Order: sequence, then C-alpha cells, then structure tokens
Amino acid sequence: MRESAVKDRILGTASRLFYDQGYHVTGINQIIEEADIARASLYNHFPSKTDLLLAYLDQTHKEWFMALDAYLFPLAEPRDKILALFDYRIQRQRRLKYKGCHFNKITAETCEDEQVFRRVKMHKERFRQYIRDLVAQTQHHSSLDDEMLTDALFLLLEGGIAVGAMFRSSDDAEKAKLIAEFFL
Amino acid sequence: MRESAVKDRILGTASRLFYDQGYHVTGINQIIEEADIARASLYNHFPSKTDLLLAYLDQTHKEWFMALDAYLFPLAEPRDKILALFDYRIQRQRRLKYKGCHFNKITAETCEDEQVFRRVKMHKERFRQYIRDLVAQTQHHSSLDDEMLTDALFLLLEGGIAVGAMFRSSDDAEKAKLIAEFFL
DNA sequence: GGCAAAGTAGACAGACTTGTCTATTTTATG
DNA sequence: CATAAAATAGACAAGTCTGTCTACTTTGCC
Repeated sequence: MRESAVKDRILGTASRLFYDQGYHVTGINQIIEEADIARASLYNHFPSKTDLLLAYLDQTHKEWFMALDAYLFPLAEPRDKILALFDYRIQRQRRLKYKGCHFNKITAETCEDEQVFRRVKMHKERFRQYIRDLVAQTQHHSSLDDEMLTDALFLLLEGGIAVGAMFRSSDDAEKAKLIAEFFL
Repeated sequence: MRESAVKDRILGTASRLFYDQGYHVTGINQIIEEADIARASLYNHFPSKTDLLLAYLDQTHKEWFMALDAYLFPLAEPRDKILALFDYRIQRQRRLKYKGCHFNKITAETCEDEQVFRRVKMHKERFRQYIRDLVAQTQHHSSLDDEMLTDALFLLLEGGIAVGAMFRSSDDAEKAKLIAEFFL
C-alpha cells in the first residue's frame, strides 16, 4: 500500500509553512489545523518536529533535482543547459514569491543541528557537481579554467537567489545570468 | 549624558544572540539573564522585542560600514579596495564562525515585517552603491561595463558569504575573490 | 462479517513566551 | 544632602509551545 494520504498532507503542509513563515514560528498546532488532520496522526508519522524538518529537507532536495532534470531535459547543448539553470531558479523563485533558497533559509534558522547541516551541505555540493558536469561538456571561451568557471556560475546563482530574497525580486538573478553569458 | 551602559549591554547581548542563535529562538528571558539586567530595564529602553530587533539592525548596519571604511582606509588604489572588500568579509565571517550575513539571516527568519525588510534593502543597496563607486574609480580591463561589473562583484560577494554559511567555511568567498581578480 | 490498522477529537502536563506591574534600591546630579 | 531618574527583583497574566495519553470512530483487507 502506498504512503498514506494523511502523511503526504502533513508533510506538504509543514513544508509550505516551514518555507513561507519559517521553521521556528510554525507550530505543530498550525500544521495540524491547516493540514486538517489529528494531532496523534502527526506524531504517529513523525515522532517529533525535528523529524518533520528532516523529512521536509529530504523531500525538497529530491523534488528540486527531479524538477531540474525535467527542466533541462529538452535542451541539447550543455551551454543552453547551463543558462537554463538560471531560468529554472528564477521561475521557481517567482512561483515561491522570492523567499529564497530553502536550504539557505533553514541554515539561517537552525545553526547547530548536525543532521540539518549535513543535508544542506549535501544539497549544495550536489548542485555544484551538477554545474561542474555541465561545464566539463562545454567548450567555453573563458579565461577561467573549468573549476573556477564552475565556482563562478555557482556563486552567481547562489548570490542572485540570496539577494533576490532580500529584495523580493528576480532582478539580480537575471543579472547573474547576463554575467554568466559572458563566460560561456 | 551618554547612553546608559545598561542599554548598551542589552543591545549588545541581544545582537549577539539574535545573530548566533536566531531571532525567534532568542527569548527576552535569555537576553535579561545574559545581559544581567532587570526585566523592566529592558522594556524601559525597548518597548517591545521588535524594537530591539530594529535597533539591532540599525546598529549592525552602522557598525558594518564604519568597520569597512576603517578597513579600506589605508589602501590607496581603488582596485585594492575592491579586493579588500572580499578580505573584509572573509575576516568578519571567520570571526563570526561563518554564520553568514546578518541581513540575509534576518530575511530568512522574518518574512513579513516591512520595517525589517526596508532596513535589509537599504543596507544591501548601500553596499552595492559602495562597490559601484569603487568600480567607477577603477580602469579595469573587463569586457563588462561598469554596471555589470558592479553586479558581478556584488553577487560574487553575497554568494560567497551565503554559501560559506551553508558550509561553515570561507573557501567559497576566497574563490569569489580569485574570480573577481580576473575582472579587474 | 470480523478484526486490525489508521485516523480523530480533545484533554492534559510542563515548560516556555511576551509584556505589565508593584515595590524597593541604587545612582546621578543640582 | 536632597530629589529625581534609573535600575532592580520578582510576581503575574494570558497565551503559546511540544509531546503524551485516552477513548472513540473510520477504514481497508482477508
């Protein structure tokens, strides 16, 4: 039997609230209410609020890369794929009302939890590797070597999204894309 | 008469805790305890926790630019000043244990407060302007125009610090500096 | 139909939260 | 020295938080 619909609704609601409002200001009571499920159901599926947080991070990580793969799939040229990385994140931010990167947000909120920290690092390192693989397939006319180009693209992307959150805008991510085009 | 030492101790303790642990997990009780002052003293100087937050942001903004000015003051060449921007932030992050930008952190925590939002935007826009002024004084051999170079530097800096917070490291900010040197 | 699993409703404990208030003591200054 | 301002200790209200528990109802499956 598939995962219960109740569990999905709990995690979905919690994820939305954790991202939109923040983890610490989101209470179990609010999750219960908005997901319209019983208190015991939540604690049956997730023994603690921390477990819910970790499930949120795992789920977000998984969904994030699946959506990215789907977004880049139609494109043939590695260079186009790299530029589409910017579009992917810009569109996503537009949909999410410019609240920034999920993993950046949770890092800013929960400083000490090692399990959270590990997931954040894993997600970002994997994204950097994703870029590295695309760069390796591209013949760019940049004076930077592949590794530095990878870092430049990664930092422009992360910077663009982070600044975008502070300005509630995609302007900086768009600028980041324009700058990236100069390298490629 | 100068501002009371008690007020300074309240704001100093609150600032440290807001940054280190996060705003929402820091309670008034903890601030009182660690600052070693009376409850009524806190509410006498700061009518609410939100006022304390705004004072924290104002104070941080002010101190941030003063320390930056002091850091760049000995340098003559605009190009050196630009590169020193990276060093300034790297050293600061090392001292702060790589918890990232104060304004990025508070943005991630408090989404809706317009007064917070305004201060964050103001701080970042002023920093961008700071870079823009330095770029205008530099004769760089970049194919990017002044405005794009400004954005590139700004985004590399912000990206480097944000990523550094997620990895608890200054590696990415160091890389950002190396990339920036190619432009200049 | 029967039976176990899953879900529900809601009370409850114990601790924490922000902010107010009173009463007292310390400090600074004319 | 006197007087006003500032700081203190601590009780208190009213609400929130997470997590546990009991009792009941619905659901799915053999």
